[in-house]
Formats: sequence, structure tokens, C-alpha cells
Amino acid sequence: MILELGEGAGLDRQASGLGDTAYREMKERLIRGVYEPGYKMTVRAVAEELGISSTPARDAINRLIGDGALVYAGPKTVIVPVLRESDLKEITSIRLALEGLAAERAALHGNSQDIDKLRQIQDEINSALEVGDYTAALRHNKEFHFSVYRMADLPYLVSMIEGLWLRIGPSLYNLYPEFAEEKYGVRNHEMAMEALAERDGAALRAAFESDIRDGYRSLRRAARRNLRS
Amino acid sequence: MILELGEGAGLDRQASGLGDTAYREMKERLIRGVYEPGYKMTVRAVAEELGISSTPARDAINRLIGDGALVYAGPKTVIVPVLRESDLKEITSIRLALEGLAAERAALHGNSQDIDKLRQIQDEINSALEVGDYTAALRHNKEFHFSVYRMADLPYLVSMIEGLWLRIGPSLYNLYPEFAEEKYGVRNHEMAMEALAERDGAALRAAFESDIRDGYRSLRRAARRNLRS
DNA sequence: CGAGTAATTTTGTTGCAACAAAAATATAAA
DNA sequence: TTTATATTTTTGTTGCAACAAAATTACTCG
Repeated sequence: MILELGEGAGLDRQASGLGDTAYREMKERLIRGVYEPGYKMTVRAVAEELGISSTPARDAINRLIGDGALVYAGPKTVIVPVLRESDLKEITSIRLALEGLAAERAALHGNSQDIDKLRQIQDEINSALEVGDYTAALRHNKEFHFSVYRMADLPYLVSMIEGLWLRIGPSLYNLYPEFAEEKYGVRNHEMAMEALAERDGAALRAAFESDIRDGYRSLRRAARRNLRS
Repeated sequence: MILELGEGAGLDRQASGLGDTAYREMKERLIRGVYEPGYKMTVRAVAEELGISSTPARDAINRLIGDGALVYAGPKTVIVPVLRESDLKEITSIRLALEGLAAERAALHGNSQDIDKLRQIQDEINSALEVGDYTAALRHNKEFHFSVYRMADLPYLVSMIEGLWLRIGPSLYNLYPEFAEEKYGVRNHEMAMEALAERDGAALRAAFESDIRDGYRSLRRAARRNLRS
């Protein structure tokens, strides 16, 4: 609802109906960390939770599986994935390649109006961080990133990046302490806005790569902490 | 059947059943260019063609749409996508980033046994090219690429690359003349095998980037030729 | 108390009919 | 002939019940 992610993996939105709504709603919840990694997802549970019949619920689950947002834990058991360290590492490598590409290309198109908008988003991140509103900070952080990526005008690339974010989404909510304390991403975002103002693609890429690496370290630390408990 | 592509977008294969079989079969056909770009795909037609009921047929189509292998041409009309030049360009950019990454990482793990296998595949490509067996050449070409990519040991990355190939698959069959005449990819593949033998990640990446760019040029030429007619 | 096994419940899948909406076709008017 | 409109056909979606298979629980035996 609050954060508009376009759609799943297609480029143009044409699909509608209950199944599609269910898909979007579940995706939203997954990204927000409503379901803990390892949570068992069943067709009938989703159907009841969303007040729909099993067919569209099943549709949504299958699409989420296709996205990698849900995985099989057994032939008839679907769960929210628990990312291993190797998964996290691989996804980070892909993020560096894809989001780096998007950032570099974004520098070619971004105008001063775009920068103003980024400035606003960053102010919201700062405010949220000040107050300790973790959810809002995370939401605006995503807005910041995708605002830049969309500037690249490569819609399929953006949808692929969204798929990556969807995969790490559920792991985000173990991140609370670091996030607020370390003023997560602020420095990198400032660098990014500077690079964009100077239309420096390499610098913009570097800023985002740094941000992704910082995020990786936090996520890995959270994963290890969670593993021990 | 002949070319094993793993599965759609998930990492581990667990799904089974009619819907999954239908999905795989349709994916196979799409990659092979059985359906011309623009071909209208309907639930009932797929159901009848595969001898199944509408539910699993619908499942397959929806998953293919999620993959970007099918697109909406209208609210109730799904077609095999006709790639515009901008689409082709974007996909190529992503391929360079992702397949370049896979190649670079593959160099870290490839052993002499892998190289022998590549040599065999390349021999088959050459033979097919000699005889003019377009389909076989294409099939072995894909085998060559993915054999390398799988060496990187990044399963999610490989599945994302497969998604890219699935998207350009239907456009491949307009490529016949160039493919046979120009000994498509032979030089680049030779360079790749050399680079792999020397464990030179940068060189391996360069070889694959060159191959991807050559493919892009052929595809673009074919697209323009097809557009005029 | 623990491990193997049987009974029970839960679960995903499938086929199908009904429905609404869109697409294709036929028709009529200019 | 062309364009607008009405009619018919086709199409995707949905809910649901039946089924087989897997997961869970209960139970028994050592």
C-alpha cells in the first residue's frame, strides 16, 4: 500500500483480479517482515487470512515461489526462506552487479528535480532514524534506492532488483538495533546525491555499492546473532 | 527434454505435478521458438494441446507471465512477446552484467575436467554448424554457456540468467541465416576456453561479453529484418 | 525413556461448471 | 468502402469438492 513496487516480474501491469491482489498483498507482507523466516505458508491459511477461496490463494503462493520469496521445505511444505550466509552472499553479489548497473545508468538521466525529490526522501529517512521509527526508515530507504534505479529507464532491470529485495525482505526485521544506531546508509546516500548532481555514473555506482555492502554486513551480523539464539 | 535447464526461478526442485510439467514443457517450447513472437496464448488452447485441464494450464501460463516469457497484449490476451529494440538492448545490458559476473566467478572454480567437457560441447557446435543443423547448434551453444555459468556455484544467479534466455528465446528463430554463415560464437568460445585454462577471470568475462554483444547484433539485425517484412 | 510404526489430520492439486468481461464477428448506416 | 454499433463467441477467473500424498500425532514396543 504505502510503498509502490510496480508488479512482480512483468513489465507492464495488466493483470487484475483476486489472485493478483492476493499476490501483491502477500508480497507486501513478506517485504515488511510480517512473517518470520521459517514460517509455514499454506494455501488454506492464506485463503482464510485474505478472505478468498483457495484458487487465488494458491495462485499467489505459486507466484511467490516463482519469485523465490517462498521456498519448499518439503514436497507439500512451503515456508518463508531462512537465508543461509551463502544465500546472502550470492544475493549481494547479484545486487552489486544489477543495482550498480542501474545506478550508473541513472546518472545519465537524473535531473535537478530528481535530486530534490531524493533530498526530501533522505530527510524523511533522517527524521525516522531520529525518532527510532524503524519501519518508516526502512520504507523510505527503499524509496530512495528505487527512485534512483527508476531513473535508469530500464524497467525490466528494476523488476529484477525488486525480486532481489523481496528475497532479503523477510530477513530485514532482525536488523533493528544496527539500523537505528548506525544511522544506516546516511553517508552513502549523501555521496549518491552528490554524484548524481555531478552526473558522475562511476561515483554513483560506488556510492550504491558501498551502501549494499554495508547492508550486507548488517544482515550477516543479524543472521549470525539470530542463528546462535 | 534435451536441454536441462533446472527449473524456473526457484533454486531447489521440489515442485511436481501437472502444473509444473506444463510449465516446463511450455518453457521448453518457448525457448525453442515453437511459438512465433506475437502468438496468442490461451488457457484452453494450452490445456488441450497438453491434454490437461484448465487449472494447471492456467498455472503454467501465469508462471510464464511472471518470468516475462509471456506478456499481456490486453486485459484478457496473453501473447509471446515481440521484443522491441529497446527491450533487446536492456536485456543485453543485464546479460552483460549477470553473465559477466557468472563467467568471472566461474574462472575461480573451473578445473581441467570442466574444460574437457567444454571442448566436447564446442566440437558438437562446430559439427552442427558444418552440417547446418541450426537447432542443434543453438542447443549446444546454450549448453556451453550454462556449463560455464554453473561453475560459478551461484545457483540463484544461474536461474536469473535462465530467465533472461527465456525472454530472448522466441526471437532466436529469426536468426537462421547469420547463425550458420558466421560460425556464430566460435571465436569467442575458443577465447573462453583459453581464459578458463589460465584461470583468468577478467579474460573469461571479456570472452563472454564479446559473445553476448555479437549475439545482440545478430538479434537486432534479425529483428529489423523481420520488422520490415 | 526413546525409537519405530500406525492412525489421523492436513495439505496441494486437479477438474469442472458458472460467471463476467473482453474480443471477434456480423450488421447497419453513411 | 468505411465507420460505428450490436451481437455472438471466446476467454480468464473463481469457488468448490474429491483425491492422493505428505505431515503430524498418537501409540506401541523395546
